[in-house]
Amino acid sequence: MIRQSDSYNKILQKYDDLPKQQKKIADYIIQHFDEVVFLSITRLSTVLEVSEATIVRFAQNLGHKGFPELKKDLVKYYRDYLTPGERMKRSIEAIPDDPFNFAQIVDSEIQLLKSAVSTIDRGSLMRAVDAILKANTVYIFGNGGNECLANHLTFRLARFKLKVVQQSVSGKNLFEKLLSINKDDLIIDYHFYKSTIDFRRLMNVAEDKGVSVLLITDSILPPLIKKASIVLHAERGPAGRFHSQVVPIAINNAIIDGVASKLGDKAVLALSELSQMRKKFYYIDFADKSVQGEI
Amino acid sequence: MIRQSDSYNKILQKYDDLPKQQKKIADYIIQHFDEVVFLSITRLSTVLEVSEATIVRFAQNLGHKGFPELKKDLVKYYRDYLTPGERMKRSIEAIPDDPFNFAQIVDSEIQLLKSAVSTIDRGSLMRAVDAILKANTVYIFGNGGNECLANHLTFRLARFKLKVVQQSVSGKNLFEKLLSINKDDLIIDYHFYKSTIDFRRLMNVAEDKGVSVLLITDSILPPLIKKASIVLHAERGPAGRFHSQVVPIAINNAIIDGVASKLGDKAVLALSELSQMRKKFYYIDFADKSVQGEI
DNA sequence: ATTTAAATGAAATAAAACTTTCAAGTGAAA
DNA sequence: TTTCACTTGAAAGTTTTATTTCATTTAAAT
Repeated sequence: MIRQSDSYNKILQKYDDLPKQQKKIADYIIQHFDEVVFLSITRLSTVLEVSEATIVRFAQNLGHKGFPELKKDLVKYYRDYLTPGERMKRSIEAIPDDPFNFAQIVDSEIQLLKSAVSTIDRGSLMRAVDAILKANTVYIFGNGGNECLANHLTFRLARFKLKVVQQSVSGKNLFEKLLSINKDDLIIDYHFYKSTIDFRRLMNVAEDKGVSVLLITDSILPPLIKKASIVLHAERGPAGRFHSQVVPIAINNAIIDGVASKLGDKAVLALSELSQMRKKFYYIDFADKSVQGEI
Repeated sequence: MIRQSDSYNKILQKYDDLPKQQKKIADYIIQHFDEVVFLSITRLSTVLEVSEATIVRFAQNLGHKGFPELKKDLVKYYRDYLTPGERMKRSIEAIPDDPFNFAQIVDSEIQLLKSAVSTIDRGSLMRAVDAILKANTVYIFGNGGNECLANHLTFRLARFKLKVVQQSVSGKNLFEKLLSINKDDLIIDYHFYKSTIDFRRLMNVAEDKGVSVLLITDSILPPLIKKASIVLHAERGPAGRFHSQVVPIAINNAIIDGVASKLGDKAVLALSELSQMRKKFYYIDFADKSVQGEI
């Protein structure tokens, strides 16, 4: 986020020589740059639980006359460099067709995401979330390039204390895993492109046992999707360039959000241990309002 | 510039009833919103050539207690609408009744991606790709919520016939894995939020052995990043309640793209070989038509 | 032109934001 | 353990910022 700023470099340069409390100040400024530019020394002191005097000293150690001068410097940088929309536009126009231009990658991901919006309907998403919450155990399948998706969703759902099992196996092993699944469970499968033996085996077993299947796919071929209870379509963009997993990840996020909102307090409770730990560092009291950080 | 802000509407609403000097103030605020949020009443008075008293009255006419309150209001909307993170957060909170609106999720992911553009510079990306190609073996570390990222990159790089090993372990097991790494190798580590014992152990071992480390992180705290050879910053933003992995995935994509472009024909060769193999041994030709697998 | 109500700026006053002082605390070196 | 240099927060002091008062100006209504 912050790179070539004078203030940032100044902090980085002196960082190792700073005493404990002043490191704390440095950390906070670096992490919460865009908050600090609006804070008075009094509020900063309160938030950080560091005396105002020490903050002044910190500013002076960095070569400023005092805190207002430090803040002016931060504001200058903030205003000069941190307007993201414009910067991106400029950087895309600047170097056309450069494989090392991150802005270009991001731009193409954004196009993908935009075009994916219409492929997910509210109803399917809600049914997906309901199915997850209703299920005894959720078995999440995803192989090869989709293992990361299965892993992602498994990890997040497990944080809500749901019973989730990731199954990134294939062939005979898959068959074994399928044995223990029964009709109170839910199968989630990420499957793109076209049918495989494993996929059909999975769908057949699910059908036999009467297990619901939530399928996340970019395919709309009837034989593939017919047997699935719920289908979420994830467009992954034109073939040629390798397929991005950005859209499926966004779908995962939608599912996670939905589950969290349905769980309500229960989700919060499940996350409270983690939240406790992070509260200290992520809660800030800005504009007289407590703002919660990530859970 | 700012549309639906309360402060903006309040000004617009009262505008016609305002006396001359106060119209001048209103004009300036509307036109230079992003400056005013950083100005004291004294400076504003100087810039506008309007007395401080009149500025206070202006604030009071708008229903505020005084100038600081007006400014707080301006800052609030500045942050809500003009910084990507907050704007996104707001859009999620805006319709609390509908957590199943995929468009909203996508919008927030897009905001995140946009704001991430400026965090990755060309040079670091190129050095990252070079390091990967130069390395004997690439060890990719990522635990917990980051395992999916490690998995994603591992899978993709392996497809280019690179020697890649995913290491999603922690504690003592991590230490064992580290033993076999030597200085011709490259360590890639996904590490967010703040330092852990595992992370420090990893960095220390890397330092001792002289192994290069490519760190993908959202932290910019000196102790965390100082030992890394290459750092790619992945801003993950306050994405509602949990951190999205969309930006790190985009970074992975950038790396993969970069590696592919550097490999050139070799990448294509490796992929077509894979596709041949797959056809022969695994993939069933589903729609009576031989189709080459995805890259 | 005169009256009158509202608007304004200069100056006084109040309230913050900020800095310095100083005594106490901390931790490394002797 | 004692010393010493360094760091720290509380509190006092200073500066800056914000508000109110009040005399003057403006301009609309008579």
